Amino acid sequence: MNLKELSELLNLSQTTVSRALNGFPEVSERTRERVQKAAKQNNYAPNKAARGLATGQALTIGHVISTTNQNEMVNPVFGDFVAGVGEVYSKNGYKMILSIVPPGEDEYQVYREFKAQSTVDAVVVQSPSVNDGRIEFLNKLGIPFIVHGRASECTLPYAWLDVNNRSAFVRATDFLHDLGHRRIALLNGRKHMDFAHRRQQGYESSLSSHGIEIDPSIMFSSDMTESYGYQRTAELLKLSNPPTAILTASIIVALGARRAVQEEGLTVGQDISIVTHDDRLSYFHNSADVPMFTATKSSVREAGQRLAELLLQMIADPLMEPPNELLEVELTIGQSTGPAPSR
Amino acid sequence: MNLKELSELLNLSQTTVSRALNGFPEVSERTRERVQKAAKQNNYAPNKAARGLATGQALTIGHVISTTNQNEMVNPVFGDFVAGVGEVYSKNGYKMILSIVPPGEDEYQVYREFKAQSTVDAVVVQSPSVNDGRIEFLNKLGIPFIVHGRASECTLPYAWLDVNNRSAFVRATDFLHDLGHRRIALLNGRKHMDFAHRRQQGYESSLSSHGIEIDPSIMFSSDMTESYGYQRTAELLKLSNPPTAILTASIIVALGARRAVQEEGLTVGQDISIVTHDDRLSYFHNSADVPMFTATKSSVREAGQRLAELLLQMIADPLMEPPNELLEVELTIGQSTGPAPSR
DNA sequence: AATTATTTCCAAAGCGCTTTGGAAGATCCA
DNA sequence: TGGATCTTCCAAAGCGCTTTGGAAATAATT
Repeated sequence: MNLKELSELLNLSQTTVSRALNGFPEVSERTRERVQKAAKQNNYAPNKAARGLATGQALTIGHVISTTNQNEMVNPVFGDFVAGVGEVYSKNGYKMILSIVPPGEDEYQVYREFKAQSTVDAVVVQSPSVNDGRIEFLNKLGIPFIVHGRASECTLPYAWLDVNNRSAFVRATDFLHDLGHRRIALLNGRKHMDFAHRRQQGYESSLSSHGIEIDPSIMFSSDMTESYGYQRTAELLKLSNPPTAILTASIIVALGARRAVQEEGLTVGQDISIVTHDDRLSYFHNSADVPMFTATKSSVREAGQRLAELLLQMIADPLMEPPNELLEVELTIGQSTGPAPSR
Repeated sequence: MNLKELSELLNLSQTTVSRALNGFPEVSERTRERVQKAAKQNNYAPNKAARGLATGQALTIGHVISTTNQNEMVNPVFGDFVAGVGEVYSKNGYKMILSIVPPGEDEYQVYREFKAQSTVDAVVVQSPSVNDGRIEFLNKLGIPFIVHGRASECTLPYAWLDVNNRSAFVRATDFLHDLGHRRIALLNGRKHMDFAHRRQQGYESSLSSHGIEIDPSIMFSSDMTESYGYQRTAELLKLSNPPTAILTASIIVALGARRAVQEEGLTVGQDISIVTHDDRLSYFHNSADVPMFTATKSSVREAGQRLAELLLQMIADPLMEPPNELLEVELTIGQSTGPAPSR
C-alpha cells in the first residue's frame, strides 16, 4: 500500500492524505481522522527512502564503532548505553544505524560516506580519547554530533555529555583516605581514554591534597577486562609493601581484583578495600541491602537517554549552542571497604 | 556532489556514470576508471535514499530488541554478537538498524513498520523463546529473517543458526559425572528461552543416562545476572545435602556462584566444581594457561559473523531453502573443576 | 448581493538515483 | 563502399514521497 493507492481508496489527493498524516493545519479534523483510520487499517506508512529523499532528512542517527582495537569495541557498557539512546530515538521516530568498522578499515571513511550518502542526520561519538580526532573531523565534515564523554585536549566547542569522572575519583580516594588508607592502588582504563585520564587526575589530586606521594608503580592502565583486574591485583599483593586499597575502573575489573584477593586468602573489605566505578549495568545489580562493592555509581543507560535527548534537540534547532552536560556520580558504600588494617 | 554534478563534471551522461560505478559491462574500462577516480576525488557516493527508492533495496538489516523485559535486553552477549554481524554487513555494503522497543510498546509494530516503509531488506531475530511468535509473524509478514538460536516448538521451516546447547550440556554433565560428581546443580537461563530449554534437556538426559534422579530443587532458571549466581549458590551451599558441582549458563552467573562459594570459605575446583557456558566475550578472556573456568565454549562473535553471511546469501537468492546451521562447542578444562570430594 | 477572507482541496514539480529503449560511432565482412 | 554487428553512450521515465502555488468551495464581512 502506497500513498497513491491510499489516496485513491479515500477519494482524496495524495497531497491531502500526506498533509493529514503529517499534521498540517489545513486539513479538516474530519478528513484527518478518516485518513488516519484508513492508514492504520491498511497498515500504511510512508516509504522511508521516498520520504527521506523528499525531505532531505534521514530520521536516522549513526553510531560508529571501530573494532580495530578489539577490546574497546565490545565494551560491556555498550549494550546498556545503546539501550538508553535507542529508547529515546524510537519514541521520537528516529532509527539508529550501527556501523561496525572491521579491523584495518578506516573509521573516517564511514563518516565520509554518511555525509555523501546522507544516511544519517547526526552522529554519536563514543569512547573519546584525550585528543580525539573525530571531533575536529566531524566539525569540518559538517555532520552534527554529540560526544559521550569529552576530549580533554580539544579546544573548539562541541556538544558533549559526560560523567564527572574527576570528582568521582576524588571522592572515592578521599573516602579511602578517611578510612585510614594511605597506600591506594589504581586500576584504570586505558591511558589515552579521556575518562581514564580524568579519573587519574582525580585520584592524584586527592592524594596530593592529603600529602600522599603518587607512586606510579601501583597505578595501571589497560582494557578493562576481568583478567586485568586479577593479574594486577595478584602482583600488587606480592609487593613488599602492598596497597591496602584498590581503586578500580569498572565492576568487571573489580571482580578480577576480588578474585585475586580471595585467592590470596585475604578478605575484601577487611584486609583489602576495593572501590570501583559502577555503570549500573543491568546484569550487575550492585545494590543488595548492602551492595557488593563500594562504588561511584552512574547509570550509563540514563546517560544514553539524556544524550539522545540533547542530540535530538540539536537536530531540531541547528543553530543552538552545542550543549554540555556533566553528570555527578553517587558514592554508595558497600561491603568491599573498611578501615585500613592496622599493623 | 550528486550524480548530476559529477556527470557534468565528466562530460558524461548520468546513465554512463551510474553504470560505470555499478560495474555494468557496457562501459569501457577507460571510462570506468576515469569515473571512479573522479568519484573518489570528489567524495561522491550515491544518496542512500535515492538509490533505495530506485532499486527497492534498503541495503539494511534490522535488529529489533525489546526492552519490555529489562534484563533480556542488555544481554551481555549482545555487544559481541552485534560486533560479529556488523563486521560482515559493513564488508558487504550493508547497514544495520538497531531498533530498541521501549517497555510497553509493541515489538510487532516495529516489524510492520519495517515492512510498510521498506526500511530493511531482512531481519535478525535474537534470543528466541521456546515457542517464539516472531517466526510465524515474520513469515506471514513476508520479511526475510534468520534466527540466532531456535524455537523448539516451532514446526514450520525457517532459517537459523544455533549452538548445540543440548550436546554442550550433555558433555558438561558427563564430564562432571566422570569426575565422580553425583549431585550437580543447574543454574540455567530463563525457562522460556530456547537455549535454556535445550541445555536443561542435555543436563537431564545426561543425568538419566547415568541413572541419576533429577532433582528440581537444585535446578533454577532466571535472568543471567551475577547476583542470581551468587544467591542461588549461597542457598545451595546451605542445604543439608549440597551439590558438589554446579552447571552455570554464563560466565557472569559463574562469577556470582564463585563468590558465594568463596564467601563460604570453600574452594572452587576442590570443594565445589563449576562448569559454565562461555560465549567468549571479549572482556572475559577465560583462557589463561589454565583457564579460570572449565567451560563449554563457543564464540558468539563468530556466530554473529556466520549468521550474517547466511542472511546475506538468503537476500541474494530469495528462493534458496532456509539455511540451518548448528555449531558445536568446545569443552575446555580449567581450574574450576576437580574430582568430587569424598566424604 | 458583491466582495473579501477562510477553509479545503488538488495538479504538478522535484528529491537523486537506476534502468529501459534507442541512437550514434566504431568495427567488421563481403 | 555498403550493410551488418558491436561498442559506447544518452534522454527520459519512474521509484514514492513532500511541498509549492493555486483553484474551488464555503463562510464572513461590507
